[in-house]
Amino acid sequence: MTTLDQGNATRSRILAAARELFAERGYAAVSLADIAAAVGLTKTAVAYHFHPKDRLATEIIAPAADDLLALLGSEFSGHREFLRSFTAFAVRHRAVIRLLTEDIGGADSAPPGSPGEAIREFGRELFLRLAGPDPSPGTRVRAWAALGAVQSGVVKTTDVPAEVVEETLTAAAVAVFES
Amino acid sequence: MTTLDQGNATRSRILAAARELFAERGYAAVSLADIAAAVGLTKTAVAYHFHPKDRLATEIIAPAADDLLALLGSEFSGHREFLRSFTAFAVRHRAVIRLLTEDIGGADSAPPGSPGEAIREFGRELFLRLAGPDPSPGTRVRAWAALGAVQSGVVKTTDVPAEVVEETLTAAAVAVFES
DNA sequence: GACCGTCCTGTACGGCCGTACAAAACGAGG
DNA sequence: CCTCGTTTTGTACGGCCGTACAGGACGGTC
Repeated sequence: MTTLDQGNATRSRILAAARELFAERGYAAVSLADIAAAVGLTKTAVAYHFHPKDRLATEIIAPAADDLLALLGSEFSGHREFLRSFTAFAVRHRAVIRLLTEDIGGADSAPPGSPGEAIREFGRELFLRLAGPDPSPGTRVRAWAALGAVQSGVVKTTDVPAEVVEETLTAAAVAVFES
Repeated sequence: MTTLDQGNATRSRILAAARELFAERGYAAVSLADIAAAVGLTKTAVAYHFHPKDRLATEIIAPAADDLLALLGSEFSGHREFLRSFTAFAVRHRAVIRLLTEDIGGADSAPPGSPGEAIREFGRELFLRLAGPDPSPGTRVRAWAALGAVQSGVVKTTDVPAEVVEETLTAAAVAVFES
């Protein structure tokens, strides 16, 4: 194993540990020292690989973010198809869905260029896509409820097989929005 | 206005500002200085009234927590009645529901005696109450989805009249759990 | 064996947090 | 008037955060 491979290996270990910790506690609640302790390094070593800390979130989120952008860029024949795709997306990236939907964008002021800046509006865009323009109050409530149902269902059941979660949540989300 | 009344008045103003800021950004993301700035005081003045910071969360949450404990202590003839009561509770306390359901209990380690310590298990207890003992994977997913739907629907629509939210979300939650 | 880039450590710094404490306003009551 | 408790301020401290920087260990290259 070359030194370069070793570097990539620890990089992966750090990413895996960070992904897990972020999913548990949220982005801001996890320090570099926490991640370092989880992989048996010092926080300086973690900072060496991911500098600044934002880079960790960026790399962890990147695949899911691309997927979400593709989702938002697609056309759907109706809310059922949209919810089906969104649920599939949420299940596919359930390890990081929490970061995408609230954690990072949660704070009020994210520095420009940070991942939070790009992510901030994801939830809002999903809502607009689902609720449509000028939604009625009832539709607004149902849209947020549907999105929340998927997110909560996905985050809290990481030990349930993905197919079960996806199928169940798709039905649930549709049921909410059509209730 | 006596000095004591004045003290209580500023106390209330601090509580109101804190409630608002916590609902927006979450508990950990709001500092005493933020709250102080919102009410035109220094952080030391805020600390004088609420010492330690936990006391702020405790006082803000207390009414909702009592209500929730009553809910958890009640008997219900079925999941519909339970969800109806839970939704009513969530709407009634929608200004602080975010703190109750995730924010404070979200971190992994809360010091013993802190509000987080008491609140930590609220979400889990609600889940157990809804899903029942030994739930199937599908029931687990649906239970979490229903709770998430109510929470999300309540938090994101604070400008919608409470009756509309309550009625809509009750139907939505039931639809999720029966989907 | 000398050189070099990669990987990691140790130390240190500035910033923000919650908190402690002394002192200054300030109105109330003797 | 003068004291007293309440409220607010100013200042300072320790702790944890992310970060910067210098140096050491290690393997690959010539």
